[in-house]
Amino acid sequence: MLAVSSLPCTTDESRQVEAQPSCFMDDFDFTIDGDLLDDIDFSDIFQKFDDESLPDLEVDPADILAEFSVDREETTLVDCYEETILVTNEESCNKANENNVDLIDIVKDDDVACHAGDDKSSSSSSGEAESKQKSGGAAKSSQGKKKAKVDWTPELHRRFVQAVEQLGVDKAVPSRILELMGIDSLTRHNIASHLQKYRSHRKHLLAREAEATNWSQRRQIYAAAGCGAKRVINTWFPPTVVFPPPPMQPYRPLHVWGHPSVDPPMVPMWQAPQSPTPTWPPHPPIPQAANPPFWPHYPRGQPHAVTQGSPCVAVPRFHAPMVPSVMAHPMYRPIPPPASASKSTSPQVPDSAHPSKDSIDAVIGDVLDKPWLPLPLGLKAPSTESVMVELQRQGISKVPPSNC
DNA sequence: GTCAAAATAT
DNA sequence: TATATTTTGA
Repeated sequence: MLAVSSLPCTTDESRQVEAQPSCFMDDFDFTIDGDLLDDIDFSDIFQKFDDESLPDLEVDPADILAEFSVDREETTLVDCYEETILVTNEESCNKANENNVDLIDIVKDDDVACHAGDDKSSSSSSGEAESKQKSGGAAKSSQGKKKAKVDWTPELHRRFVQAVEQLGVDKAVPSRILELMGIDSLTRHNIASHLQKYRSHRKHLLAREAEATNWSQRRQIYAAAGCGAKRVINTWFPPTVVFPPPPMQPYRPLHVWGHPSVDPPMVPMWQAPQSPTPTWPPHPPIPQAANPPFWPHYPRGQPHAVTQGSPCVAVPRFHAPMVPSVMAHPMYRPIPPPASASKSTSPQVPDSAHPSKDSIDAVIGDVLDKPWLPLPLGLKAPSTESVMVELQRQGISKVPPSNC
């Protein structure tokens, strides 16, 4: 059962129409049993942004390169530590440099970093790493320590993606990727591992894209239905019958493998993503907004108008399963017989009482105005045509309520 | 080559 | 402690 908060009943005439429908809460049955709750597609809750606000999901190599082009030419062995090279010993450091791999971070357990000129030495070079592994030492060094960990820097990952794309995602195999990347210090296992993760993320991403596309299509259906509608903003009060909002968590743009730049600050989901597109890897801890707004239409820090105490209660949104209830609502009255048929006996009903396309569009327009609400129910909204047909079939007219 | 558990890092 | 990333071994 969903909680329903009360709604202030304004006396402002200009808002009377807005508030009136909300005074008929009792006419609606909001009982929601477990089954219905089970039907709720909560994933929709997190897709309350439209496609315009979705981040660009494509990897743009130019962006990636731009991000790492700065000062790269100036990078030398000497400053390899400060830039991206963190190797376990001088030899590795040199090896990396020979391979033009000022991209790879190889960090040993003890986090001993290589500085050019350091006297630190080690028993193995990164180039020998793989052969050592094959020779039974497996992942461990002669001292029994684990193999140096490869830190997949953005540039390294860029090369990886480049190789994968060159081969084709489906045909890319570790050995071939390794060849194309041309980085001796990486092992086939390193590549395989990264490839595994890459594919996993990619799969996840594609699934989310599909969801986003699905949502976008549903929005378009809405838009098509409400096309040409004369928008009557706030014809109805925003509902207070809402699902518990997700944790106050700002929208985090999709993490997309292949994007090297850092994560942008958290942005509210109704804002366009910042440029450049959010990316991976690597990503620093995500700063949590102190008190990010969730409902865009209600300014943060101010009481949510529709949740304040009042004798009136809010009406839910107008969506498909609501149609029967809406039809039963007293605000709808049967359309009287045509004047020609009942001219002499029936009381005249003003034309405005008849269902007009505008009135119905206004309802749908309202849906469009607050797209984040109806779909979490996992319900489908009626098309303008279907509403029209249904209203006309039932001979129902929309009439403003008489009181509040 | 792929997958999943383990180990490790954040 | 939880989650993400990487290593490891089947």
